[in-house]
Amino acid sequence: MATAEQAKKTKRDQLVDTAIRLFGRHGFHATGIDTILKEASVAKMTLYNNFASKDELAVAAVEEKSDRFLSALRQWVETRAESPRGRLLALFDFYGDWFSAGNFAGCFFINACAEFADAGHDVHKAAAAAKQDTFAYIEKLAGDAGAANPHGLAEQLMLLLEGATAIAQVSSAPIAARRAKRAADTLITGALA
Amino acid sequence: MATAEQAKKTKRDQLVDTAIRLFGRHGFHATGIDTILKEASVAKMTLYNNFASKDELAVAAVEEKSDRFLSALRQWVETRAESPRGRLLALFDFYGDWFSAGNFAGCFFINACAEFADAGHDVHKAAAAAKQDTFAYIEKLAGDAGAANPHGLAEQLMLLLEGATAIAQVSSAPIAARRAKRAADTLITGALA
DNA sequence: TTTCATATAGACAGATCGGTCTGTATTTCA
DNA sequence: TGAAATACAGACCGATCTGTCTATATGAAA
Repeated sequence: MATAEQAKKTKRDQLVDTAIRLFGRHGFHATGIDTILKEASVAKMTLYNNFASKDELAVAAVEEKSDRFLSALRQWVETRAESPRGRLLALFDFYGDWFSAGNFAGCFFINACAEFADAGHDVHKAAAAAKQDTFAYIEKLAGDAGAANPHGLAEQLMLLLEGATAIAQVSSAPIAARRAKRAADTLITGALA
Repeated sequence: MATAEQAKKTKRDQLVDTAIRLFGRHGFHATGIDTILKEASVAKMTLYNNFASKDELAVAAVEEKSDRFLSALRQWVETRAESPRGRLLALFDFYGDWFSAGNFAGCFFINACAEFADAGHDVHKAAAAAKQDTFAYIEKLAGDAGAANPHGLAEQLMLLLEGATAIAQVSSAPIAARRAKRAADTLITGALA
């Protein structure tokens, strides 16, 4: 057991953990297999015993990241806000917190689709599925809040959240989350009227 | 002169044209120098006589793309709408048209920032400058429309435009532009009240 | 203790990368 | 026409890429 944080984790887990971190920080094509192996303290053959290729590791990283992101989002929202409307607004606080983290480098899933532009590529599809999961959660919150059209409200809030993420990434402006939250407040009011 | 479309274009222009196309479609790291040279019908030494490195070509591509994008956006908006409010809404039609083009692969500038995550990198900075130019134009339109706070309204509209771009890219959903336009209508009404 | 799956380090292959260099051909313009 | 700048094709360099292979070591279960 090399380090405490690797306790109880399989080699596969170590690879996916490291892949999420490095792919997220530097991109997919810019991150070589050897770098991942070194940082994960895993031998090359162990990687290829668990995954058929680098791309397959990338798919696993996207899927795992999706689970973690949604899980963190739910936990944040459901522990910080009680009212349905408050929970919709809490989404934006979660994003603001994320943007302000030192290692923020844009949305993992958007970036994945940028590097794997072909919509038929497995990585792209996994990223699209991740977005769909987030959308479904927001739609549920919108329904809880009593929106006449939960789907439509969720779409509008997604637009703001995605836009804030892009602006925060390009312009190093975490404040985008607050601006989005204000716009969301207006839209939510309209949708619940 | 090899082809008609290359008429009057310098070798440098041909390189930048091709770089915009290939970087935009496949990404920066996934596009090799040799591919660009082949498609541009330019020799390797000619590239390195015009640019110090591949990164410098990428910067030039981002800058040129920025000029073209903003120019196309202005032309669209100013020929399709007369009223200031109509022009703000026409922004979303331009984006919708762009999303529906066969070669849409997300925002060139967002993608550039994804691959060059370091905010201090020249490519990242050029992409951020491009976004700033677009923002300034929207802010001007917002002012023309009589918004009490043109900066604030422009920020809200940018959030929607960026969000629509991200959603269109990930989910292959050009319809996102229409959803964004509806949300924009609500926000514009609020901002002009 | 023997066995068997798993993990190790690292050499290796074949391809591709960005970038340099040479020598020749073409274009431009005085 | 002649000189200077520009562009050419493509060999070449060292580095890096993904992926394969070998041979050894470890650890758990029988």
